[in-house]
Amino acid sequence: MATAKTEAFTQAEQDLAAFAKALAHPARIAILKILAAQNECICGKIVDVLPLAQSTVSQHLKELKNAGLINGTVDGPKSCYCINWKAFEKINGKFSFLFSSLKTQNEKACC
Amino acid sequence: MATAKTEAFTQAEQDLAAFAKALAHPARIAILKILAAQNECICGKIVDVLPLAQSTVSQHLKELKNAGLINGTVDGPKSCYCINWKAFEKINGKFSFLFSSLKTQNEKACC
DNA sequence: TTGCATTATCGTAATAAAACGATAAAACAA
DNA sequence: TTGTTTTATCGTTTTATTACGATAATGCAA
Repeated sequence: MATAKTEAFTQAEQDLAAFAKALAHPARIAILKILAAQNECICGKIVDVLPLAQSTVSQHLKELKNAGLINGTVDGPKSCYCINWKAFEKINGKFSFLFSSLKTQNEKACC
Repeated sequence: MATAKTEAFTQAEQDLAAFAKALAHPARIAILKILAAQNECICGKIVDVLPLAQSTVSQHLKELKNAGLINGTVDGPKSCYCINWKAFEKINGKFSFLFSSLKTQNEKACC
């Protein structure tokens, strides 16, 4: 089978993996940077900056939204996106926790 | 086409995406935890803990190794793995930098 | 040498992801 | 009303990922 055996792992492991998956494409990281570089929501203009088709960008935005990393609202014929800071902080905390928990071990490089 | 247009993005974005991809599966996060929880390299025993076939675990280990997150050496009939702390730190730093650079913006939630 | 234990690799199958074009929907302008 | 702009969705194709069993390779034990 090809379906990931997610059910066999802890919820924390699944959450981290899902978050990592949302970041696992340079286009989505670029989108987050673009959104963060603005003080306000961005309505349009995202497609113009990226070297991807409009439908592809829309797809990436949808994935970021599904992962909870960004918010999106409809503003007339346009759509506005901005970073969901609250969710981002929460999930960033989990990440930092993983790193720190890994790091607290003695860093013996034995191979 | 289905190939990711990685060449269209910055090296930093690609690096982060590649790192995120390595973490984008609960099994690989679980493996990192297992490795970090030990003081020494782990020779064997990884397969026993995970609910996956031996070949699948070997595949995940290979991906972590390719991403530079772990080291692996052959020890007789067994293989020994441990976390590559140096690479991990470096890449973790990049991640933290992304987070902090995102966070330095004012966190206006406008949508 | 022969067998055993361990791990990597190969082959294969099923699902997911990435990308695009075409089309639909929605709100505004003329 | 009709057209324009903007974005989402659908359908499709290509590639990547996940998973497993089977097999190969490796070094040790008997």
